[in-house]
Amino acid sequence: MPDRKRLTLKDIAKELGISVSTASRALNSYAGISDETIKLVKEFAEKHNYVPNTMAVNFRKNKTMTVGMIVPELVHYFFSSVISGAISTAKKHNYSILVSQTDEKLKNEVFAIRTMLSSSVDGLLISVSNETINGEYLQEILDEGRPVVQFDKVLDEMNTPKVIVDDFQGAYDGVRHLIQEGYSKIAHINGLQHVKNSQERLRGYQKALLDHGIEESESWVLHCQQISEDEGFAFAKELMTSENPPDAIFCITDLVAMGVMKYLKQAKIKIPKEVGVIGFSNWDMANFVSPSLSSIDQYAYQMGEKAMELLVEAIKNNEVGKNQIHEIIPRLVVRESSKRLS
Amino acid sequence: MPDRKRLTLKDIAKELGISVSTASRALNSYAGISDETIKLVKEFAEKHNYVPNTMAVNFRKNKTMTVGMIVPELVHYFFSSVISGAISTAKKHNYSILVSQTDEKLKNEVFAIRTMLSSSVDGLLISVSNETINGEYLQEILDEGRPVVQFDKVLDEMNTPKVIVDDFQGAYDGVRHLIQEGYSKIAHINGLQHVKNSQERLRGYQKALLDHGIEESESWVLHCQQISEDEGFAFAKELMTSENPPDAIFCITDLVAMGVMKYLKQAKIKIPKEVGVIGFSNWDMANFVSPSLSSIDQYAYQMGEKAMELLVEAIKNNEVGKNQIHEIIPRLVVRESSKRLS
DNA sequence: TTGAAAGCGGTACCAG
DNA sequence: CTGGTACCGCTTTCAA
Repeated sequence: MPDRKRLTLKDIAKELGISVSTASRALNSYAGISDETIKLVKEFAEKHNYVPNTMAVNFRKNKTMTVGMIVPELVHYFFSSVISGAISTAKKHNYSILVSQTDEKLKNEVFAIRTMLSSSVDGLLISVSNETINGEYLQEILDEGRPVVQFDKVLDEMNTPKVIVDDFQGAYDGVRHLIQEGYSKIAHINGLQHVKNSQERLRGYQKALLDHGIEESESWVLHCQQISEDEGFAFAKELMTSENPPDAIFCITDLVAMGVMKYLKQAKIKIPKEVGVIGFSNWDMANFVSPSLSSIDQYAYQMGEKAMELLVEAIKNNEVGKNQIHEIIPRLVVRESSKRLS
Repeated sequence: MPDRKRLTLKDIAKELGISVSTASRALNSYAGISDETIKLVKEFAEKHNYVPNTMAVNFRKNKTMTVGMIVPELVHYFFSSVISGAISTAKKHNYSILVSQTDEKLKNEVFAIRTMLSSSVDGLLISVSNETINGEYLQEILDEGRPVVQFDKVLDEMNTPKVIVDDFQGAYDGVRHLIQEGYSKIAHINGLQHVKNSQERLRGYQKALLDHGIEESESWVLHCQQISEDEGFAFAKELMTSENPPDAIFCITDLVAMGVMKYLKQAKIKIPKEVGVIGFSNWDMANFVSPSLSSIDQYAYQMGEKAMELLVEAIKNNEVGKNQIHEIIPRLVVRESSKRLS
C-alpha cells in the first residue's frame, strides 16, 4: 500500500507562489492577511483536500487535544455512563478521549498513568482504584504541568478539582425512606472501610438512624471486600439467620443488592413485605429485576460531563493543582423493593 | 504553574559531551555503539528521569501508537465488554485506544471517523451504526493507508478484516433448544431488516424450524425499530393477544427479552411453563432477573481481543484492504426462562 | 564507533 | 500585508 503522500503547507505555498508562513496564516485566518489571499489559499486547500498534519501541529504546539480517562472498570453501568458523559462534553470542545481501566489494581493504575503521560495527553480524568491509598503516582502527572480531575473515587489529599456524589446525603435519603416506610431494623452492607465513598455512605446511614431515634446495632453493619453479588448473598444469609435479623437492608451498590435479593427470594422471604432492600447507583438492571430495586441515582452521565468541563477549563487556563470540589446531589429512586406501605 | 522544562536528548548530549545522534542511538541500543556509551547514556537518562517527547517521536516516525475505536453505544454491556477486551490486547502491544460513540447515528459516525483521522490514529476498530449503509466515509481512512478492522456490525462490501459472531448458528442453537424443550409455536422478535445481524438471526430461526419440521408463520416474525425494552413489551402483547399466540419467543437481544418478560409477568403468563423466552447477547442482567433469562453468549470480550489483534497485525504489516473474516461461534446459555422440561 | 547535519510540517517572530 | 527564517525534539543518513 503506497501511502499517497499528503499535501503539505509547503506544497500549497509553492503551488500558489506565496510563502509558507502566509499560507499558514491564511488557513488560520490571521488578522493582517488580505481577504483575497485567505480566499485563495482556503479554496486551494479545500479543492486539494489539504489536511494539516496533526502530529506536526501537536509537536509544535505541545498539545494533543487528547485527554486520558482512567476508570477502575469499564464493563460497569456506572463507569460506562460517566465515560459516555465525558465523551459528549469532550466532543464539544474538540477533545478526544483515551480510555484505560485498572481492574481496581494499583499496579495497573500506575501503568495506565505512565502510558497516558507518554501519550502526551493534555490532561487526565481519573477515578482511582480501591487499592490506591496515596497519590504519589498521580503527582507525577501534575508535576508535568498537566491538569488532573478526579471523579467518584477520589483522593482527598490530592490538589485537583473533584467531582463527587454526596454519598452521605444519598445514603441518608435512602435510609430515611426505609424508616418512613416503617422499617426499623435496618442493616447496612458497606464496602471497604478505607474507601471514602464507603465511609460517607456509612455516615449517612448512621445519621439517618440517629435522627430518627433508632439505635444502631454493630452487628448490622458488614463490610464487603469485593463489592460482589456473592458477598451480598452471603451477608444477607448471615444477617437473616442471625439471632436478631433486620427488616431492611441498605446495600453499598446495586450489585450487592442483587445478591441480597437472590438470597431473600431463595429463602422465601418476601420483598418488600418482610424485608426491604435498597441499593446504590441505580443500574439499568434495577428496573428489570422483580421486585424492581429502589436505589440512589448518582447522575453518572452528568458527572462525566462536569468532570470533563472542569478538565477542559483547567487545560485552557493552565491551572494545575487547584483544589475544587463539585458535589452532585444524588436522587432517591423508589421502586418496589422498599415500598412496604401502600 | 511554570512547566518545568523537560530534559531533552540535546541536554543529555551536552551534559555528557557527546552528540545528539549518539545519545539517541545509545538510548535505542543501536548496533555500532559501544557498550560503554550505551551504559553511560542510559544511566544518565535513568538518573535524571529522561522521558522522550512522544510528540516529537510520533511526528518523526509518523506513528502514534494510538488506535481509534468507534461503537454505536458505550453504555451497553456488549460493547463495553468488547472495548474492555480490545484495551487489554492493545495494552500488550503498547497501543492506546481513543474511544468514541455514535448513538447509532451516521452523522456522528462520520464525525467520529474524521476526528480519529485528524487525531492521527494508526488504525481503527469500528462497529458501524444502524444507519450506516455504505462505507464511503470509512473508505477515506483506508485511502489514507490506515488499517481498519470491523467487528460485530460490519459492512460486508468493505475490504477489511472483520470479527463477527456466527449469528445464524447462535439463533439456530437457541431455537433448536426451544424446540427440544417442547415448544412448537415459536415467535421471533427480530431487528432492522437491512442489518446483517438481524438477517442472520432470522435465517437461523427459520432454518431451525425447517429442520425440525415446524411450519413458519409470518405473523410470528416482528421487526423492531429501536431494539428497545418497550418494543419487546409491545410486541409480546401483540403476539399474546393475537388469534394464535405463540408458546415461545426468541428475541433479537436480551433487552427486548426484558420487555417481553415484563409483559408476560404482567399478564400473568407463566415463564417458562406457558411461554418460553430466550434472548441474545447474554447481558449481565440475564442472571439477575427472575426467571433468569436464557441467552446466546457472543464472547464480547474475546471479540475485542481478536479485533485488536488483527488491527495490530495489519498495522505492523502495513496491510490495508485485506478482506478476512474471523467468525466467533456463540454459546447457548440455558437458564430458567426456556426450561419447560424438568 | 561517533559526529554533523538534514529534515519531518508546522508556527511565530522579525523585517520589510 | 507578506516573506524569510529559526525552531520544536527526535531520527537517520552521510562522513569521518
